[in-house]
Amino acid sequence: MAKKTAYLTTGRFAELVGVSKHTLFFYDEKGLFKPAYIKENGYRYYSLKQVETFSVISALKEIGVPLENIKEFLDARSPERFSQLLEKETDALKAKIDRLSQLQRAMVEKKRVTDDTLAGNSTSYTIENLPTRHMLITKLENVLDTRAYYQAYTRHYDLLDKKTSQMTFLEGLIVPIDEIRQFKQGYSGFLYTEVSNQSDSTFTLPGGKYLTGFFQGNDDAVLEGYSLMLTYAEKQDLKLGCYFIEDLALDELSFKSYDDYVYKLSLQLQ
Amino acid sequence: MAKKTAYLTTGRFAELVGVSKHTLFFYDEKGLFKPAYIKENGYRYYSLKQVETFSVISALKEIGVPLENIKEFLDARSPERFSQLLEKETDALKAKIDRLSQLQRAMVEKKRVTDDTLAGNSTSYTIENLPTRHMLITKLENVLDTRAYYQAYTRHYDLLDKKTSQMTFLEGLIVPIDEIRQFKQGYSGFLYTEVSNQSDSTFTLPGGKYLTGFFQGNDDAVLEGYSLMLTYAEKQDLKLGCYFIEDLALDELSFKSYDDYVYKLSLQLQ
DNA sequence: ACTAAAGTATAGAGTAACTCTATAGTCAAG
DNA sequence: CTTGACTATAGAGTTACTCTATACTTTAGT
Repeated sequence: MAKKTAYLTTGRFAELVGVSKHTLFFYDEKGLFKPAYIKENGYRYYSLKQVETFSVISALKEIGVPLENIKEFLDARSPERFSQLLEKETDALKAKIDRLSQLQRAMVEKKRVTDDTLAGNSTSYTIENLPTRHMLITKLENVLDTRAYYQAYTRHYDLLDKKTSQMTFLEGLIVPIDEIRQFKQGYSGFLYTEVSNQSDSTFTLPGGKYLTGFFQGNDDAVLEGYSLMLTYAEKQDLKLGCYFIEDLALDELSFKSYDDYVYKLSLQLQ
Repeated sequence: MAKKTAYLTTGRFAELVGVSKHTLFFYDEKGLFKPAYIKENGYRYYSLKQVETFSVISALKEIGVPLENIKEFLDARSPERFSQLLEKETDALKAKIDRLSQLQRAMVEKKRVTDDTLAGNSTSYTIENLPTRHMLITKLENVLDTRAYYQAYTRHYDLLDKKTSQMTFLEGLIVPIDEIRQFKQGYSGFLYTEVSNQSDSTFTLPGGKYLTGFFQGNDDAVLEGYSLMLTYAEKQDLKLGCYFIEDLALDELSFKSYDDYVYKLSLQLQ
């Protein structure tokens, strides 16, 4: 009654489970997964029963468990240990999936910004209706002071690390309009990183109408942009809100030179 | 107006972005990511502006884009190409997340079966209410014939490959009760793999009451199990349905020896 | 101003989980 | 009985690093 004990050669088994012959040689050598039977001439023969075992090994590997760990488990396997392993690894897998989903959202958002910039760059100013956003912010005393900028930046990153492991490529500067009006040697503002969920440590930027414009060039071009937009808004008799938002819309990922960078300024309206 | 151009040493930049110094050396060497400035003594200095660039490179790497490909993109970067890259890679990432989610479901299911078996193994027969299931099935002429088994098995795998890329560790045998009753040299049945969604090529196993029992040992023990359960059911005057379901509940992942394997038999009731 | 600790550099070896190549033995079909 | 398709082993190459050794530089404290 030798049920289910048909033997397969290395090549055939490899094909069936979707790996290369070499992988099976390698697993055999490592003591991770051995053929059911080895002929006198050294030929390996695998049984059909081994397919499911291999599938699980393969799945564990695919979700990132090192072969070494899989081997350790197999060397001391038991139903209880197997259950524990599955529990531990499904938890780890959940964390991994969450992380990848976060990256996915960040990438979709980055693409949206890039596409919007390509579409809107050539036109002049437009008025957009922006949604309410929640952000982690860090005070920056003087945007034009290198050292202050660096310190604020590192503080901001520390904050991000502590508050959230959320991935985001979306970050920029919030500048009170009065800071631009009273500009002398510099101006203060806030570094911001948008986060999806509100908390007591987040700042809420109200949604509503914003005057937006794109400015290409270095930092000086952006500084000029602030003034140009203010002048334009006043000419048009627009009622202003409190903040300017400065976002880097096209950066080193789109251009090699800093002088090609495109910044988006959004001026809050009432 | 040297805004945002604070320089960081290799170690500090590495710490800020969460990688090792060596990784930055390596990326520099590969031409993938270079410091903004190199001093005469060879010391590397990175600018804060490079943090976001690095984050994106890092994210692309994390989702599985080879550094080689990232470099190729960077060497010919443009806003349009960047947008295309993001589109392509978010699609690939979506597929990856789907695949991992599938593995996750399969692992949770495998754990459930393992735990259930540990809990139920010691008890005698129980009557369970099982849900309706959809499955892909392949006819197997004689379960006890090695060659037939092998052929059905490979056909079944081919079918799975074509019909679905769904990952599952759940598979077993469906055997018509009459085949067991009329057992002579062997019996026929169907290999099955459970799938989540119904289609015109799936078989639907009706839910309802099933008499279930666990049998530990080799194939002979299982064969005996079939008879034992039939006898038991008849003694209890249970009205039988059409099928036996044979599942391998604890396998090579739980035990080293084939003789410890635990099989679960489920006898359909009316 | 000097020294010790901490940081920076390069070169090269080691790692995981393979893939790929070369060389040689084996088997199955016509 | 030959030919082509398979099997085996050994060893080099790959990716994206990590780790070690050795030497130079900067910085913080005395």
